[in-house]
Amino acid sequence: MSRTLKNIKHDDDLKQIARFAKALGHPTRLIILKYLDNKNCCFTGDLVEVLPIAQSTVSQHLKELKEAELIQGEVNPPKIKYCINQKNWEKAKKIFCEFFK
Amino acid sequence: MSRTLKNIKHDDDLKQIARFAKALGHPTRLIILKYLDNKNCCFTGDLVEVLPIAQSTVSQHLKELKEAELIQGEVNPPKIKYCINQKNWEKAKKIFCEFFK
DNA sequence: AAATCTTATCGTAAATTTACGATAAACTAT
DNA sequence: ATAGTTTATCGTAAATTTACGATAAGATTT
Repeated sequence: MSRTLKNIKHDDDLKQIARFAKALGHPTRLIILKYLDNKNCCFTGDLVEVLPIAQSTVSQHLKELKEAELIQGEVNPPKIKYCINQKNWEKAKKIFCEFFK
Repeated sequence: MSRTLKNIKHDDDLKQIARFAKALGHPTRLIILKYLDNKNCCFTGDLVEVLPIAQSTVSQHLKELKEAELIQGEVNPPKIKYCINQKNWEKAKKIFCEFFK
């Protein structure tokens, strides 16, 4: 594959898009993001009440969204308050729109 | 989870977004889509030349993009000409922009 | 100190994904 | 007919994902 400096930068972009897209690639995670977007913030338990899956599975999906940096968790013992990571949310929006041109 | 008619429709949307996002969730597939977008159309062999992975793996990625209906293949023996599925490409664009609001 | 609450993590199983080489299928050219 | 070209599919292995129940960790309340 051709490897100009331009292409390498482009590759990095594509990797970032793929990383975001992968995180968005499960219905449950989209529901979580929509929920967070509506309610602004919520606790894990709020999602567990609303989703038809086990608590541990919800926690796992939250972890993936956190690792993709699309959400962030703030410790508020014994609860953890999750919110959308606005900075990266905007970045995702931008990067996707750009990708689709 | 609450299940009004509205929510069920919404769920379908989310499933469709997840389906598209999953297909976009690998750098190689993004490169393929970008390539197709630039060149309009191409043969499998063109991609194999350009990508640092085996022919069978390229074919597998093409299959996934085809199954997500983001591309389509037209037999042109013994080659197969791939193009972006414009209808669904537009749908993806729309659906993603809507999701990000 | 003990019980309770909330959520992450562990262990595990099943399914899916990613990658490869080898082979088959389908058509063209010699 | 034979050889060559192109690309899908098969078989397989390793890694990752998805889901669950059980348990641990961390803090509060009793």
